Amino acid sequence: MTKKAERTTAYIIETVAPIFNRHGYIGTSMSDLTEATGLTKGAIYGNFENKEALALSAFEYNRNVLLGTIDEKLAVESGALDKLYSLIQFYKQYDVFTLPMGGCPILNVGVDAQGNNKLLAAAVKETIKDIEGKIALVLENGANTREIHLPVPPLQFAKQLFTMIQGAVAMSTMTRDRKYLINTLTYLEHLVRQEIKK
Amino acid sequence: MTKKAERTTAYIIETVAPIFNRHGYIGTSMSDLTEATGLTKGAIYGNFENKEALALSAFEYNRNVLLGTIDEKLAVESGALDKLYSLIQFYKQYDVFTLPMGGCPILNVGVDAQGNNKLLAAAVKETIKDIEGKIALVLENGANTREIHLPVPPLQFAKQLFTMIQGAVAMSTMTRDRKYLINTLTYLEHLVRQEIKK
DNA sequence: TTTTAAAAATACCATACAGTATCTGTTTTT
DNA sequence: AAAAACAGATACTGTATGGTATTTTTAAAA
Repeated sequence: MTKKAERTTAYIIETVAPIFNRHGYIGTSMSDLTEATGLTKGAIYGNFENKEALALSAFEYNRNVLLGTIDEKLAVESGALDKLYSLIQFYKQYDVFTLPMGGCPILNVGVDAQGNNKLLAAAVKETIKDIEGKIALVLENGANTREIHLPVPPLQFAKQLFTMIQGAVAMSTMTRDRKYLINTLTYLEHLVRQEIKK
Repeated sequence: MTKKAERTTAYIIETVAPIFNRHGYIGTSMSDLTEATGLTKGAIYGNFENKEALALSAFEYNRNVLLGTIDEKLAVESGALDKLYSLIQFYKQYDVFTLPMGGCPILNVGVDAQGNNKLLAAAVKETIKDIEGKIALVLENGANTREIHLPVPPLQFAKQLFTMIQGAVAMSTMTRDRKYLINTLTYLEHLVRQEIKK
């Protein structure tokens, strides 16, 4: 059985992650966290060095959930095009996916941390690179097997695609209107088909 | 000549706007503002009811600068296509345009306020509607004069376009890499030409 | 079951926070 | 130039902040 402290650490991270994601680093107070966890500051500070370390762990937790799911979507059998469609399909419902984590961790932390926390900002930057890399890999494999044809290098295409996806995420977040997700990703479906097909 | 108080009010807003935009509503403290303005709290609270009212005025100031510039770009002579190109050209340099105001006010305030301030969040939502409306109007006029041909209703096309633009803004903000702006808007240029041309 | 080690609660620290009542200095108006 | 009105500075309020030293409780090892 796992040690008590390990379970507490995990419990704190899981409980705290959506709060940090919703209200930002400065917008989240330690008393918000003691209230949500039912633990005292002593318990939290026994498991994390300080607020910043906790916020970083919280972001990493959300990021891992996201990256894991993206891996899943890109791991579907069959070719590169189907993998992309699978990803696009996932992002059409991205709002319901991110609801329990308090919104898109990339957008929320990426924008919030920009002006307030270098560490978190760097972690987001890294995560973006990761996702772009995952998409680029699919594209590269598809190009190598001659399944698809790319008008630009794989990484550049991946960046363009992810930029548009993230635009839909941003707009639907700010307006609280999921139509931005649905319309944009439906359009991306047809765009990908058109741009990429041999 | 304008009254002293009016000039002070304007001075406070101008000075404070980029700070709120950079650090967010909660991330900005009143002492940040007294320090930046060289004024005391007495002076600031004499001109604004409270922190929230000041933050709202600050956002409205940035928003007006942005909307004014967009109007300018869309007011160029000649047809709808040229107006769109003018707007796209503007967004290619959006990072230097927004530098003095501390980043994109729509993205920054839109994301920050989502979890922290209903008033600001609503103001951003309204601003997005405004911009989409301005773009849609250009498209509609271009369609009426048969200069361009739209595959979808004007407002929908405007929303799609602005979503992609805002995606580039978000990505370049989070990664601090202006290539996202340049590449995406260059791509949008060719996309608009292709999708819209008769 | 007792001992020991670790986890969590308590009570506290100094500082920073938004906001305000009051006083002083400066503009306007007469 | 004097009076009235107003803008701004000062000094303060109570509360909330992140963080910590110490005690109490709980879980693991003997």
